[in-house]
Amino acid sequence: MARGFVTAEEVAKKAGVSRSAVSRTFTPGASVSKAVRRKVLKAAQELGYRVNRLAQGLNNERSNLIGVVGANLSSPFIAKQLDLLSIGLLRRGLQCLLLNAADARKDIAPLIELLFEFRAQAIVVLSGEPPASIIDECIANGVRLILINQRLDRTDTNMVLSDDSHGADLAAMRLISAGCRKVAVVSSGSQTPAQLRRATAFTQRMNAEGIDVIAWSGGPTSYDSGYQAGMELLDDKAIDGAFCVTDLLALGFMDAARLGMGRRVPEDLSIVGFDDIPQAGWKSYQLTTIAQSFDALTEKVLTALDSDQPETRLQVVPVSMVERMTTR
Amino acid sequence: MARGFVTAEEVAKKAGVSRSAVSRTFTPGASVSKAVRRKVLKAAQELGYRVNRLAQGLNNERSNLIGVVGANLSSPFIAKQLDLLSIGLLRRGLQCLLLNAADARKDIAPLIELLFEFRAQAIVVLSGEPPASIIDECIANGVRLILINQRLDRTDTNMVLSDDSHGADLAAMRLISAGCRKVAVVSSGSQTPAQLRRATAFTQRMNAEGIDVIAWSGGPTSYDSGYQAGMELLDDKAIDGAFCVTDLLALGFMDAARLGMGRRVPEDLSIVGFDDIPQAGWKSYQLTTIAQSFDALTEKVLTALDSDQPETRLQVVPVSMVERMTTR
DNA sequence: CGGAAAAATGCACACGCGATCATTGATTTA
DNA sequence: TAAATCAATGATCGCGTGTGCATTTTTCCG
Repeated sequence: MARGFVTAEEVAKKAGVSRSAVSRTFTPGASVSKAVRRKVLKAAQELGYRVNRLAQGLNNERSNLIGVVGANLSSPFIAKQLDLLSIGLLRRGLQCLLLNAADARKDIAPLIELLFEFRAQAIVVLSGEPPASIIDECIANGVRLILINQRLDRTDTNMVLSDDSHGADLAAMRLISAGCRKVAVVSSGSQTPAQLRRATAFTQRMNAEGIDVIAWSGGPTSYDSGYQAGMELLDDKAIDGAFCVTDLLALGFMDAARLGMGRRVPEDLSIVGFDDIPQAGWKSYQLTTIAQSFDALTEKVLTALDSDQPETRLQVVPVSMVERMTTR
Repeated sequence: MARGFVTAEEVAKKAGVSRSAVSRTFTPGASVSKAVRRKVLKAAQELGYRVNRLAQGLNNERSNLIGVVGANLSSPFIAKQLDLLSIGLLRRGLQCLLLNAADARKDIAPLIELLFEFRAQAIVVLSGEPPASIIDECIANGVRLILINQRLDRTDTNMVLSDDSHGADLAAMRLISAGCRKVAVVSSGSQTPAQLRRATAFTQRMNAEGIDVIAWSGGPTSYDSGYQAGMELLDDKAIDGAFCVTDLLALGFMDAARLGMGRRVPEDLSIVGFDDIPQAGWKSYQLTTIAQSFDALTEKVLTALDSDQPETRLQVVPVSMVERMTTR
């Protein structure tokens, strides 16, 4: 048993045929006789032969590799997205090359360069905005680029995003119908475009209704940041409603309200989140929130990967309100 | 601007040198004059040249690809592991080929076959037990295999696992010191080896102390399963302590106890979990639990990848008790 | 049975790169 | 100055595979 992998050459020798026959045996639609095919398969089986997909992709110009770039992989929202995406890719016979952008929070350019070197067919960006130069390079090299929850002012990139402004609108309406008079909007310090859209849309709507909005932002997008926001906002100000642009923030905020500051939810304070992560439905929270459809998002991403000539560059996935127990 | 990627040949032509010079420019330690290097880099820059790492790995016999196989990627525990692992791999210049085993829950063999085809240097299995035949094939082909939280009776595989039995011991001791007389052990229906070890070690210890243990198991490893366990166990039986082999189960169980069945925690009922996922520390839960060190686990995995001749095949990472508010 | 069409098969090339080898030119040493 | 050492360079080969092309074998039909 030689070190390393078995090559088609060795299989051919063992089966007593040419190397071409081996190649054809493993190429669907190629012309091989039953007899040869059987011999080849037998030899391959015994030797433990496996096609080298690197060499295959070399002249195919199809690596079957899809680059996935994202940070915060352990946050429920991103994790769920990655979970669904990786399943979908596998089903389509595509491989998922995962790059964690944790180290390069703001500058994901070098990561995408790396994906170029691996000749990724397409690149999906879960978070972090790629510089314009990178986008240009993707187009020049024929690499499809798909951005999730990122709205750029370009027509040459695929973007799949939830309807943030409508979601924020729904949240605003709900807080108004709950009778809130003094509300806060909470976002993280890392102002991602999605968070910004939600916050501004919410504020605009509230202002249009003649209600002032106190904005708070700080820290990473985490439970702790939400908790901190709650402790600070509820300390002196008489807030009776809050829209947290992320469920993770909302849950922290809620705990600060109930356990830290002794407020009753929803009697004293109504809270609305965004995302509908699994934890939002847990019995201790029962958070009213704006649900993104993870399945729909993933579906759009996958179809954008599939279609050779995507008609629609910008795909907006509708959101819906999930009414639970944190709004009066 | 031609379709597809730029090759070293084109760069050489543009720079007016041989292709060898281009190759050498991008090969550390090769012998190139400053002048040529400058010319090549300039041409490469203008053309947007990038080394093709597929072709590179073809004669290198080093693909730099590490296969990662796992299911339940959106569960907090696995997600955290994947997060740390992908960061560590990237830092070492290794690529992470992610395969979601959700579809092939029990049979991950075809996934590993796929990784063979991509000539993965090593394979990390986050969950799911690979068949013995696959392990043999890994060894035959020189592919390192690393199993996390999986103890197999083989000396030719790398295994990194938390000290489950000691953790279960700690849990048992704590429940005893809390004065529990009638305890339950809760695990999921998908009896993973790690869960089994925890449950049996716990039961043994309790029995040794003369305390009976009611075992419950069912459903996937999720919050909902824990909730269901709580509702069923607390309905008629007078349980005053519970060890849930996973934090996710523990949190569901806790909500069932407090909100579903009106028990006070820890006054009426003490609960201990396992893993120390982020949610366990949230203010609404404050779960006492056995902490696995994610960092230590990942560190061991990465060193197992690095070392060319790993001395230790079986690495056990110590666990520790995190005392919060759910034990009297 | 004979000829034509179809299927099967082997050869050789291409994919993009690293590495080896021989050659050339520059630099140092005796 | 001549000889010797060394850095730099280009041509060539090999990595493992798919595929076009020419050739051989089989099948089909009259």
